Amino acid sequence: MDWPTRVDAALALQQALRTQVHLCDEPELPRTVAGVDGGFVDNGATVRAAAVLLRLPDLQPVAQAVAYVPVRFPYVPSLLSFREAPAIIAALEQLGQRPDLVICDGQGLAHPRRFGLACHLGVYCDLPTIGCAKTRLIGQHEPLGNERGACTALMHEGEQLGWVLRTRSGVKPVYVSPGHRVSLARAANLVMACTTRYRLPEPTRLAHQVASGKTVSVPSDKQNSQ
DNA sequence: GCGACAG
DNA sequence: ATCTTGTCGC
Repeated sequence: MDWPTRVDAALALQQALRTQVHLCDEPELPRTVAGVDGGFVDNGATVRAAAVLLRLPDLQPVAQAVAYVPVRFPYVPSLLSFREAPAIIAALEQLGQRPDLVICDGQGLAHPRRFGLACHLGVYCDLPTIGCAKTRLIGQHEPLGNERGACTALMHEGEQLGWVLRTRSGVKPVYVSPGHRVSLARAANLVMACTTRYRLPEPTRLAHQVASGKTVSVPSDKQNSQ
């Protein structure tokens, strides 16, 4: 499959693929989780995507991969997938094994057309995915408690699209929404299960470091790159 | 027409 | 996203 270069084609593709999203949980709990994220190099001309695989429930990193792909789409709010997904997919393919779950740095269902980056990656790769964004794209919500674990529904046009989740006491919350093959209810629980002492869950926190050019130590150093 | 707007 | 160190506070 190739990726659209124009906004109108991208919008049409989201409308077509949104029908493929399935929001039901897998029968088995995930035993591995991959965090993915994209960074930029070459003055923004190239996406450097990272995928870090962790074992559950201990969250130990077991593998990592990096991929470089030329940028082919401008940054347009709600069309982030077309900028980062190609590179993220390449990184996931080089991981050596398919993760049981993928956590993305961006929205899933909490998107104008209900098809954020996490949904796109999930449908494309046919993998369970969750979106965990640092800021809001759409939706409203009630104030939430100040303690770790506090959570409130993210609503939009009368329907719940995700959760606003406080992963650390006294720190800005994250915006969690299911991407594919994960239920709204379990999405927040899985993100909490992947979070330790930082605001972001370990999978995306580590993927962000790798995508930003930093180093992450993986015990059995089986990393790949391209 | 005026804001809002994942990374 | 990205340019960037130390510092204040729980």
